[in-house]
Amino acid sequence: MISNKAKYALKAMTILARHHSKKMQANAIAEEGQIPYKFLEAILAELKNRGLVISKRGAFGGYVLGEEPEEITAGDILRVIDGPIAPLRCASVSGYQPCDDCEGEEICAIRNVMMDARIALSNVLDQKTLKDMAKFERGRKESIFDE
Amino acid sequence: MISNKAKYALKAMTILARHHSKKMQANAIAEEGQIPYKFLEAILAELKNRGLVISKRGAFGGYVLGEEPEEITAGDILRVIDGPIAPLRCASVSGYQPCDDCEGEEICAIRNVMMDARIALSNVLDQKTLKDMAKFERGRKESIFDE
DNA sequence: TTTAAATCCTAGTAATTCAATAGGAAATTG
DNA sequence: CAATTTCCTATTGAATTACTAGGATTTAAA
Ligand code: FES
Ligand code: FES
Repeated sequence: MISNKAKYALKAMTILARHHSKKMQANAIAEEGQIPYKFLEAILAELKNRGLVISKRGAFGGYVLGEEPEEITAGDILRVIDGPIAPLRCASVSGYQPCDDCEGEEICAIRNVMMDARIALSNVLDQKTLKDMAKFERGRKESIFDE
Repeated sequence: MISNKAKYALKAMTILARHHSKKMQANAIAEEGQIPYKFLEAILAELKNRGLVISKRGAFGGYVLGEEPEEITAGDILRVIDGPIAPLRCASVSGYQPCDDCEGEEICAIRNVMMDARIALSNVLDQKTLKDMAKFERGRKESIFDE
């Protein structure tokens, strides 16, 4: 289970991807994504610190993607907000940490399963780019503005 | 990320699977798996309620697997302890719940990604049985008792 | 029939994480 | 300067996590 925060982050990023060229304000993102404004601000701050978005302050400021939509994956975003995607730290690449209750992790059956799980999971999450996700939701864009 | 509790549950179940025929006491499981005794008791209670283990009370009591090791999967155990394995409830089969902040989930890009993630994940977790896991750790059994 | 050894049951607790909110400082544009 | 918008600090309430305590209940052996 990912956190609400991570879900909002994914949502915000796909919204930014849909509005690709244009800079958007937190305000507008919050409304379009049904995300609590202040919470979104905190999320955008984290994404900014990791370079996934670029911000401009002051009047007529806003946010733009930090990289091309085809270069940012769901995995990138999830790792920034929720940390490692592996089900266990001992099976993680980005957040590896040994299990102190398992001696001999090379031979640990649980770790073995979780390594497979991590691989399967990251094969999906590191393949799906914002471009893919923005495309998926196209055709819905109108219905948002219709009502 | 799965909880420590879930990890302990997986550990306890693989230990039971290794000792297949024989009944084991919580005591012995706790020691072999380096699991806090009282915590393990609570875990075994949950597993028992779902039929994954069978218990016998009183002196010389203990626990046995509730089904054959090839019939119990890592996914079964994880669902009992940590709930649904899908990254989002809206992408879950066992624990489905709609997202109230996304209208039109058929067309939601985030849900789409998480459905793929859930499928990839459950393909691994629902395939790995306790038999597989016990086999993986065989050959290590001796080294535990050697030192 | 007592007693020792187990599981079972109810509760509680300390620490952490989650999901936000509040309030104002700093920057930018017109 | 004034309005707008991001940025920063900090706090809060609720939930979850990771356990622990203590005793009731059951069973089998002495
Ligand atoms: S080494 Fe991490 S679960 Fe065993
Ligand atoms: S429907 Fe669940 S994330 Fe959009």
